[in-house]
Amino acid sequence: MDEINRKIVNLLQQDSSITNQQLAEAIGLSPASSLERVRKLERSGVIRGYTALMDRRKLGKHIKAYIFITMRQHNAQLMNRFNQAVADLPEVMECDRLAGEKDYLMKVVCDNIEDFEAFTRERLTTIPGIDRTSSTIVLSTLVERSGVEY
Amino acid sequence: MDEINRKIVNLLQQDSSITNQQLAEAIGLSPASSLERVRKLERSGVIRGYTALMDRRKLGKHIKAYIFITMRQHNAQLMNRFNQAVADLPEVMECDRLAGEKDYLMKVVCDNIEDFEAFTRERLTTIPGIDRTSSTIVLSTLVERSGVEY
DNA sequence: CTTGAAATAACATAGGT
DNA sequence: ACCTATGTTATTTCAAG
Repeated sequence: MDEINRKIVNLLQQDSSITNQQLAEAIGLSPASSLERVRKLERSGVIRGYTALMDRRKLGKHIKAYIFITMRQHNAQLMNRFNQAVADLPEVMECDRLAGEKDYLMKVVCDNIEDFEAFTRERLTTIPGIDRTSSTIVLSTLVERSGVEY
Repeated sequence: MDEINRKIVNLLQQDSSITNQQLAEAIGLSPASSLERVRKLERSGVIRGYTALMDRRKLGKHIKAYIFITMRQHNAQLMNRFNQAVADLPEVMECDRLAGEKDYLMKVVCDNIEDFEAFTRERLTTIPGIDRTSSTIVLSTLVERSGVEY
């Protein structure tokens, strides 16, 4: 991972639709070498994939919220079941296990507040092992970056 | 936004590196029509852009954390300054204004715990108007989705 | 890593249903 | 809106240095 790969990573995070020729010019290498480096980054798993970023509001997803989750117990079986159940909820964009009092934090996106309420009541809090949840609605987003600076 | 556009949105979120021919086949249209729909989604802002997803650990970013922020006062000037300051912090991946007791929640990524400590002490809590912050380190990630289901 | 060449494939556009 | 057809451009692979 030298300076040229850093540039590749940053440029492809900014805009992965650039042509290999543009990328090659930007990093100061030939198109052949540029492509070889990109392929190597893909094969090594540094680049996990390519995605199109959508405007969630234009897709009708007007509610973004964070939900803290505390488990009743912390045994492996309940945690595994929870893990599985959360992976099957399409509203969950992100779910992290935390170091601290609360066990998990998840970021959720829904069409509207009614759907959000139905989601938490019918599909989230029905997962076995959950003690309590605490939801916070997002009012506005100041920063939303697609990639890390490298 | 018909059923075909839904498919396009979902497919491009899954993998934006597919060729237009593959996309056309998957949605059941000719390559020309497929491309025209994609361009229209781009122009209308439904598709905000294209990005490469990176493995943050392989880029040396080992710490992910959430930080709650409470402001001393809630006047417009302080909020604007905060907004500007946060946008200039590359460690901040996401920052949302919340409805509730805490004012903001930000997701941060750093190389290691020392950098995280330095970040909070030297560059975050020095922003004017912040009353207090509360950090939670992420232990592991259960779900991390790049796009919404549509 | 570079250049250059050749094969393949994608893109953009035009004209027609 | 969609399709087919066409010229242009980009990508990919390979060889040689």
